[in-house]
Amino acid sequence: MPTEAAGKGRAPSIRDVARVAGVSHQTVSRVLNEHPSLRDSTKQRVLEVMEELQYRPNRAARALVTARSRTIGVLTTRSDQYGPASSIRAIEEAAREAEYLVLTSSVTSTDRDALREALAHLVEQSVEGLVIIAPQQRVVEAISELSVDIPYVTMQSTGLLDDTVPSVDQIGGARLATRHLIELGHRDIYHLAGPQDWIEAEARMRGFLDEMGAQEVPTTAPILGDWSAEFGYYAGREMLRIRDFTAIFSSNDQMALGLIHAIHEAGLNVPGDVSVVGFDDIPEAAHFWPPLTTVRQDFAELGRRCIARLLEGLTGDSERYRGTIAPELVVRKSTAPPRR
Amino acid sequence: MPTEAAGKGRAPSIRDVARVAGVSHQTVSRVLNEHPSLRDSTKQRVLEVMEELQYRPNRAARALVTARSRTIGVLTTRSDQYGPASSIRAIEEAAREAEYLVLTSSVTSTDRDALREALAHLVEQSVEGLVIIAPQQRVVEAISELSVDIPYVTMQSTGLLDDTVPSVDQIGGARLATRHLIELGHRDIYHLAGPQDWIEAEARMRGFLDEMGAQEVPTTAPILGDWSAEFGYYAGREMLRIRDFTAIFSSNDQMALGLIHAIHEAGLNVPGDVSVVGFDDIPEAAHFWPPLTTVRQDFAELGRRCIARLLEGLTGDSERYRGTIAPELVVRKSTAPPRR
DNA sequence: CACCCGCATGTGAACGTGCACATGCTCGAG
DNA sequence: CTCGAGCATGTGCACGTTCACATGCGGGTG
Repeated sequence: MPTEAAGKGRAPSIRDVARVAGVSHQTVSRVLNEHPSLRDSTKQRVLEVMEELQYRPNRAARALVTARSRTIGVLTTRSDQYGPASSIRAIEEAAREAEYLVLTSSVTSTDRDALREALAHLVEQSVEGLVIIAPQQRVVEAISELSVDIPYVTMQSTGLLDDTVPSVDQIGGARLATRHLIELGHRDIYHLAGPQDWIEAEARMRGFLDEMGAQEVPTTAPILGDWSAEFGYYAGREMLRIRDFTAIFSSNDQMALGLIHAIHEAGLNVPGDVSVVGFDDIPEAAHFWPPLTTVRQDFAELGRRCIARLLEGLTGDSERYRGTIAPELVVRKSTAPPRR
Repeated sequence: MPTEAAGKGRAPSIRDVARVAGVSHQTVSRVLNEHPSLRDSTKQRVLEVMEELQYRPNRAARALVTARSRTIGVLTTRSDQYGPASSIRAIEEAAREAEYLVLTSSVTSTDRDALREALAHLVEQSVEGLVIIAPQQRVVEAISELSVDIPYVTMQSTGLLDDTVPSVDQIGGARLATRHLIELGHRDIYHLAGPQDWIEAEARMRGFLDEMGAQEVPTTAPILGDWSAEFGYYAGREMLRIRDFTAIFSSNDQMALGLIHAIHEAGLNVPGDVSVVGFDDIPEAAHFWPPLTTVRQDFAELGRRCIARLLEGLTGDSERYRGTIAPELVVRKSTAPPRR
């Protein structure tokens, strides 16, 4: 005499469902995978039994037999900052919609070993694809070093190399910011750039230099920062010892905040004495003092597109998200014509 | 005649390793699980073959047979903000160390349905434990509603309910901030609180009220905010229409930033006319203008302890992280004695 | 020398799912 | 009436790992 529902601690499987519904386990599997040739009544019955038994498909078993993990890895540094964090959130959402899982691996330092280790960790979880939010150059090196052959998408692209890769037009955004300063009448403009192995930082610097060149404004070498407000502050203090400029374009909002701090501390006024433009438009930027003129980029959209792009490559669909995402100049109170 | 290494596209399995090493698959498994009774020479040989074949254990197969996913879920709102984001990072790190995976599910809105859905998503991935960074009350409701029986740890606890749960002493921190203002001579102090269903927010409000009561300073009802700088700004504008206060204690740094913005905009001075204290000590706080006096809490440590606590429950070990994490008052320039 | 114990290793069966193939049934064309 | 096509479903195995149990072997004890 067979006991009804065995339930020996394990969760119900498709076989349990099949037994109760009076069908074969394969039929249950077909219901799960939405196989076309299934009688409606059968399908309904199976679904009811699933509900009744509180059946949940076993991801591990499925991954085992299909040899696909349906998991995407995100390799990130600075995941505690607004940009990366909001991209990650969007990535998660988009992935969930496509029934993919997201595994993030954050790394504190960006040295080669740390990146390699984080990457190895993701690879060991057999992720099917990779999104990189980190100094691209080094990570790409690490990928080839580990000789893993996983499709990846990087989040810091210029929008130049390959227009099939989703990207914000960083160069264009930087030119927007720079042009804004020039149009206000500034001629002595500094650029506080990000770390040079971030493609993002390089693109913004390039945009700055391009625009300065196009408008025939002479410029000095950009200062290389590390994205932090702390750095912006100390860089600002140094710069103010000479003070041969009337405006600064900072590669992100945090460094701009540090700059403004240094300027205020020196008894100067923003934008009266020095105009400052940032990049990113973090939610706080509107409430800096003065509210920051900056370039807004849509991190969430970027995250969504990255996933779309990655999944497209994974599944072979060719529904492309072409073209770059246009950033937008948000003029607030930290910029004004130079006093003179 | 058996072909040497089959390699039909699939990654090598323990059986492949076993064949090459001339042992049984079980012996390979024992190497993986560090079984005590293994001859050293055997172990070495197996390890060499693993290296040679680039063998990677298959997580899915393991999860299938052990019925354990070794995965922890994090349910979070506002994952793009500094506090949650840095906790998540620490959680990931700690989990990785314990060979656990972290799945985060961020949710934009905090209504019941969204939380329920995000929770269901995590449950479907068969997470073994849960860390909650969200309005606790509602999530707990959702958990019982879904009748899932998963151990969980919440990140916003007061440190009062149960001292086995890791937590920052929010009440103590709030009292520190409040006492600082009182000691400076302020008597008309407002509190801008967080959303009331965040235990964190409630605890800080409680700390504020407790301290005010203990020092016999009369107080008015706190204002309930939503954590955002935007809210702080508009709340500030409203408050300044009456202006019957000389200091404000904000429940987080972002709202404090908005407040300062409103105060500056009204032509007033911080801390000259109004002193402001924040909470969290986000990295930007030191570079606000004026640099913000705030209460620092160690989000990373909190994340680590949460995982320790969760794993302890999962594995039955009893190595406890007792006691609360003490927050620290960081006095900068946004507070001063009242002008009078 | 017979016995048993413990170490090092092997054997076979699960785990829950999907795939390839097989089966029976219905329906319409010739 | 026969036959093949296609639909709805079933059967058995494979995926990579661990678990329970079996096996052989060396050595200490009586």
